[in-house]
Amino acid sequence: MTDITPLVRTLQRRDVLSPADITLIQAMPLRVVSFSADQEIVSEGSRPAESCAVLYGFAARSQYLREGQRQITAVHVPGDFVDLHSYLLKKMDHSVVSLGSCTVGYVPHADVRAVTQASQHLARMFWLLTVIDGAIQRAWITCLGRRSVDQHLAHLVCELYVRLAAVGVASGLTFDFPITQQELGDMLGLSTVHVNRRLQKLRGLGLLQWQNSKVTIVNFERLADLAEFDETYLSLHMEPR
Amino acid sequence: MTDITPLVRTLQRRDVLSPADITLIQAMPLRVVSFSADQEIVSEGSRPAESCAVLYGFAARSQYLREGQRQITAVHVPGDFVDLHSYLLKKMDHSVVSLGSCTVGYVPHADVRAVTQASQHLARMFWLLTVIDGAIQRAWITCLGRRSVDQHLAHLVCELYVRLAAVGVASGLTFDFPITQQELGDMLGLSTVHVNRRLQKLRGLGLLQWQNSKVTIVNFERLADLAEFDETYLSLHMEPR
DNA sequence: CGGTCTATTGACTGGCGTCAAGCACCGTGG
DNA sequence: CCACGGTGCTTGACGCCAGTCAATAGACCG
Repeated sequence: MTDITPLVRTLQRRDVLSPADITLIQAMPLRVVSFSADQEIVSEGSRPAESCAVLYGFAARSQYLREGQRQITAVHVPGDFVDLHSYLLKKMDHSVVSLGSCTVGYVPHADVRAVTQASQHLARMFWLLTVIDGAIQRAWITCLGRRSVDQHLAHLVCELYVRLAAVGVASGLTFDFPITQQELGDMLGLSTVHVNRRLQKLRGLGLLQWQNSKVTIVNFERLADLAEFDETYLSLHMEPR
Repeated sequence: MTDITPLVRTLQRRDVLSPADITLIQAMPLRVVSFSADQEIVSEGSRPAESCAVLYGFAARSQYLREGQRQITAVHVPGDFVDLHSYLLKKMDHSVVSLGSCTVGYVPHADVRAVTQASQHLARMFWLLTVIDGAIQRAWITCLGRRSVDQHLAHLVCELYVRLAAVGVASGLTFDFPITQQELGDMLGLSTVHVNRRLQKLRGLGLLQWQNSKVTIVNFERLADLAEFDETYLSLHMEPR
């Protein structure tokens, strides 16, 4: 996947785009770059002149503490305009890194601006994408603060599945998720050892399988019930915006 | 405080506003409502036709789980356009509640739209506000996932102090923060009992005082160092946006 | 003065981190 | 072909941090 199609699809899940708007997006110049696992896509502290969107694979936002500890604050799937933030924030408060091999497209800020000036609707749609990011982050905060580890893990799997299915990157109830248990710990705020034990528990309960970077949900209903997962916050419905 | 001045000040901390832009903001119709402690300002699941901004006091975003557990995912101070999100998200994924007594101004979505259509710059500034919210939420995720409880508490106090000072609602190193230890626990993802013990520890270390809803930072440098607090993510600097 | 809400304290339990060792898989090179 | 090292997964032992339960104290209020 080396063009902007995934982003168009992501937008079209939330509202109808006019042909003119689609053309505007497709006309954005795209610097396509592929990364292998665990590479830096955008650096914390930098002042990027471009924003990037995920075209293939997974990216994550990552923050680091003094003692080398790391927290992953978001995971991004194909079609996510990950780094739209830097267009307005100017200076990065976090890094964007690859999870497994990942292809992204960089768009100059000047072109982001041109598109938003050419189309009020696309301006709102880009804004919407960052606001949905915020909703996902709120869900993560609640997971970290008040859900049990089992619920948190289940919630993460449900969320990823629904987001991937929405952009057509899931087959049945299975999806690829090429990350290590250490990275999973950095998402959940847990040690690697504990991630391992909890994964075994969920597997043991017959809720999911997780082998060779492939996640399979055995019973979505039960998993969602355990997680108290409600997909409303993903705004995956058509609505005039 | 019953007019939109705090919001203007918040914006002006990030970029220069033209006189025309200031007039546009001040012309927005404002339905001012005051709340006592712990009232619902916007309800989870609702579809608001207005967005609200905090004019006086504190508001919080709040999510609830089945067993009655609650997580506060954000705290908002005067000048924050809290619920700009609902303009694009349409359906609330969380509630907005008052922390202590609080005055907010509701602005119809139609007027938000009118302002953003009248001024490209204000459109970007409003967008910026939601993106800064996202940056704060990322910091909270990292606090919850990877900071110790002491660091988390210290980080929260540093963040609140800097945000309040930025809008001129702090006197010296002291600020009002009218919340219970239970609410504090709902921010930090902790039990009330544990919040109490940790507060005592920070007081004992001579880093801060917290009495009768008044927080005083004894030594900001040491507190910030403990918390690994870096205010970059608050975007409190002038920059053309 | 009793009633309610909040802060505080103690005792006990359990979840999660740390340390350490062993195992499985894979690509490399002798 | 097999030895080897690297990386990631798995398991056990042990200790501490934080939750729960319960009781007390203090503050505010009708």
